[in-house]
Amino acid sequence: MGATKRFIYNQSINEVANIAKVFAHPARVAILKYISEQEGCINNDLVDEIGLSQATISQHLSVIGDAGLLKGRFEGNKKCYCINIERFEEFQILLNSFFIKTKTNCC
Amino acid sequence: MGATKRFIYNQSINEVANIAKVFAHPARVAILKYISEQEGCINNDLVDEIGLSQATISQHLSVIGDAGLLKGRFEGNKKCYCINIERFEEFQILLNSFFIKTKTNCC
DNA sequence: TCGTGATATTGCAATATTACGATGATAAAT
DNA sequence: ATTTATCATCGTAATATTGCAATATCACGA
Repeated sequence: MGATKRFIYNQSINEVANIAKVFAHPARVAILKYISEQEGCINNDLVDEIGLSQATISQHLSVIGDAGLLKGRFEGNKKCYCINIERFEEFQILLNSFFIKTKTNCC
Repeated sequence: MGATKRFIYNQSINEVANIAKVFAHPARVAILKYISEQEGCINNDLVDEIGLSQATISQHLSVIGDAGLLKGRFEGNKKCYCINIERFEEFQILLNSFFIKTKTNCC
């Protein structure tokens, strides 16, 4: 026991849960917000800005990145992040359609 | 270490994360979906329907309920659940405005 | 009252997540 | 060449979440 039994749910349910999981930690919400507010490139100002260690920020960034929400490229030794808007909108639409459908069917 | 440092984030960021957390487990997504599809009252068909133990379903229901998303009342010994649409819409709006704001500010 | 069915709670084991220091890799600057 | 800055990864400790069996509670019917 202890592990989520993903296999008992259908794909669309797991999809909603996986999307939500990205936003289910305040550090990741803060990171996305901060990146979205910057002009062009940002590097690890995030560490100062948010107040977690560099390793921890990097970990959260990779969770967000694994979900496909980031475009990152190196400029010299600095990494520049940008939100992958197409994917981000996909997330928005998927979540929102879950909300709409649930609301519509409801008693 | 190991615990989320909620206190370093502002209220609106924690709010988004807390909302997302409710939907961040497929069982809870499945429960909400199922409840929304039923006419009027449901009882623990959820156990058969989803395939987790009664204890586990009950736990997930209380997570959803603590977030204010359920209206539940007993009819005899059976509990009837209904989604609290007002709260549910609040969630939808809060999440969606995070998406919109992030998208708008983005590079 | 007793038994039964429905739900909630408790206690615990398994697993996942969060956080950080240390280390490694790479690129610029000295 | 050496140092410095930036970022990723590894190892590990602390904490949280998930899931279930066992138990408790409560409502109903016999």
